[in-house]
Amino acid sequence: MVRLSKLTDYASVILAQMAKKPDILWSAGQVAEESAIPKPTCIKLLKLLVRGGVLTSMQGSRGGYSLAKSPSRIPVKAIIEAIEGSTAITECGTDESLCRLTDHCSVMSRWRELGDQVNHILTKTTLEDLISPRTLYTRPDRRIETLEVY
Amino acid sequence: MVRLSKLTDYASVILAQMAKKPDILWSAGQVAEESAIPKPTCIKLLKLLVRGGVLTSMQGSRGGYSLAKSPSRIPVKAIIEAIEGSTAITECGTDESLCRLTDHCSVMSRWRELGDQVNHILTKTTLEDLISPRTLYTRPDRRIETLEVY
DNA sequence: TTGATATAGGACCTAATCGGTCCTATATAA
DNA sequence: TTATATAGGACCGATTAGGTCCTATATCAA
Repeated sequence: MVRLSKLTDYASVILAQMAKKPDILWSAGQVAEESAIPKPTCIKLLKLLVRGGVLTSMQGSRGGYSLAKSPSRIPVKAIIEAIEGSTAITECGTDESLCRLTDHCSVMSRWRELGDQVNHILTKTTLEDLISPRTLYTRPDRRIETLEVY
Repeated sequence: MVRLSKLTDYASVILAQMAKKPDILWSAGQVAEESAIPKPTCIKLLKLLVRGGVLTSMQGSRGGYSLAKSPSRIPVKAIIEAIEGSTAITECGTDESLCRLTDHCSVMSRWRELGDQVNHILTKTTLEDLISPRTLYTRPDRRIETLEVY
């Protein structure tokens, strides 16, 4: 928990690379070469990112990939979910035998609230933040002032 | 990522159960019965929680387990780490070949900052919050007002 | 029209991790 | 001394992650 998979890490490197030249169409080979990530893995990641709406693609000769939106409009959450699937903190409901306990359910709803807080951070932070030379802490606009229900 | 393992989930149920009667020494069998978690798994979790400093134990006849501290002094982070190990967001350093890219390293430090923010939440939230009937959102003292470097 | 060059979408394999069980050693109290 | 409890492993099966490869399809250029 609270650990990025290696593939998500790779994906962020790829996206950071692509954000440098937002106007060109990147071929998978180009991306692989400049990011130093093995080409087959790179191809897989690019496909996942397209399916997740983070990238757009064009098939055929002279085809390639490019960012679907500007970096500031791509939340980190979208990147993680494109690669790893849902970021829900619990897989509640899989083991019904436990849910008979009122205790359990109370705990679960608290965990879910905690997950909401984490998701809040992952939604507020964007690809733009990831590639910025400034730290998240020094950006007043990125600080989370107060967490509310949302 | 950002998903509790089943075992951590179980552990929180166990701890919530034990917090109800903080003054008694719980045997593994007792805990298993009242939490509806299979005894062998329960025993494993109790041992991990002892090793993580969340519980204390007493061996021998009439031995058992009890909370090492009051619930308000047991951060959720301690529970998660006792069961799953470190909550560091990245396993940076395992693949040095990528770290030659300055880009990569910039991205990694941003991820780490993001991980810090998540850890901040996990440290602020305690077992007491998990077992409280009130939601995290309605507790002003639990709100995160501003995230700073720490 | 054809061929070269791309992505699309799978199947597939291996290695690591997770969830779960069991066994032996040790400590304590009656 | 014996019953009862935890300590600390080893161990295994199932799931997931990481990584590779193959075939189909779309596009452009000659």
